[in-house]
Amino acid sequence: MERHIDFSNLREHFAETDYFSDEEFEKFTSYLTIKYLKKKEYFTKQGELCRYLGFVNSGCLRAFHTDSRGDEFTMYFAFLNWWIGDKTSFYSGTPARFSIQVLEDCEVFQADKKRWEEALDNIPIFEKWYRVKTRKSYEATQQKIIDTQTESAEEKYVNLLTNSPEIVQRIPQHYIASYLGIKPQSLSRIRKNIFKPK
Amino acid sequence: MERHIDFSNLREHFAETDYFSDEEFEKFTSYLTIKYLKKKEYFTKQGELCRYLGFVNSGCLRAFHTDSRGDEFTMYFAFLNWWIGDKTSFYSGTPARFSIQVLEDCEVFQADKKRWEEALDNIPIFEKWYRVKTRKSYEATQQKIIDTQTESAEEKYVNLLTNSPEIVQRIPQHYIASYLGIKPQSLSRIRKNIFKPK
DNA sequence: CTGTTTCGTTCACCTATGTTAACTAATTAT
DNA sequence: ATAATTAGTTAACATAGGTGAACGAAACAG
Repeated sequence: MERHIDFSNLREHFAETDYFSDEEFEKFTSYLTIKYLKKKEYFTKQGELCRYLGFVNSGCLRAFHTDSRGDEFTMYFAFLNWWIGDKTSFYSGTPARFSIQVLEDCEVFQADKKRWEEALDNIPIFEKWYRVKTRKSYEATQQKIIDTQTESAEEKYVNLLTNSPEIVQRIPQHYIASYLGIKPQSLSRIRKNIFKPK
Repeated sequence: MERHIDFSNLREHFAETDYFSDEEFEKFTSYLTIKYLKKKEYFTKQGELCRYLGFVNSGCLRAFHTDSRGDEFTMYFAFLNWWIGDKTSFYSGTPARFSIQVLEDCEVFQADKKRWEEALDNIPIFEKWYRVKTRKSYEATQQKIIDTQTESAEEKYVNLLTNSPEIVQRIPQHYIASYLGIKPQSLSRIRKNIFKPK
């Protein structure tokens, strides 16, 4: 049924760091299913089990935590070539600590835990890739803690403008505010400062 | 020379999650050296290469980032059974993003990159342990980002009192303030609120 | 195409934390 | 033991970001 899926983005994504033979790559894709998600749908819902890890082949999503006051904090935006899911929930079977919601209609390649682990067991190059990926995610998250603590909201926004123009261009401002850890009104105020300084 | 090191803490630490045979455990310890560090000395210095990963067998340390204004932010305190080091620097050879300084005289079991990777290659159970460890570190760091963003300084301190009494008891307050992301004066104010509320 | 919802902006006011500085208590070095 | 340093507290004032409300502009749904 789902023959002829175009896995070229994923192919290139792996090629950036590792050499997968055609056989290894095809073996890996055989563990994946494709999922189409419309704007506002959820890939993962906070509080529920996260059954899948996924690769974003098109569209975009945001991962956000809703706290006890009902305020949302956006942890990341996921575009082409991003991996999504709450690994803690996926591996430990605990409730997901955040939701992942579609901002632009998506194609996602996904695998459930059984298949993901089969792939890890049966494709050593994938296992190796994943090990390094996990380490880099850890490092990036640690860096994010440093940035979160040492930068003002205005600095964070200015850095976003230069380092992540794709976010600024594609993502509505109130989500960007939530990504920066501030309210939309505060982001408006900051933008006013930046763009009309005198 | 360094015969008869007592590795029992490390032995129990591994036993919490994995079964290491005596042979496997002894093989692992053969990759380690012991390092004694006095108060105020550094295990890792921000900006320099982090050459070792280490296991804290006694004493305690703090890992902290110093930002461009000279302000310090404490990322974690490490007590008995904690692993320390900046993995990003250790693996990538980049300058360490934070320092790790001794708060109470320490014994640390450590390995440099060559030995660490030999141990990973030669002791599958250690490799397995480490893989899970890395994942859990990632998960904990992600949770810390959520907490950082969604809790006020007072909430963070109250949580510390109940969840990490060891930190509150052993660590000087100005370091705790830096761990919470606030100034010592602000922590004093918060403590006054909490302890003499009326 | 039109009514309705969502988004972004602005404003006045509020609150948590930062800043500077002074003072005391505790710790460390001589 | 004493001097010097470091740690913790308090207070007055400053500032970044939050809150609630109002309004026009976009986006969306029927």
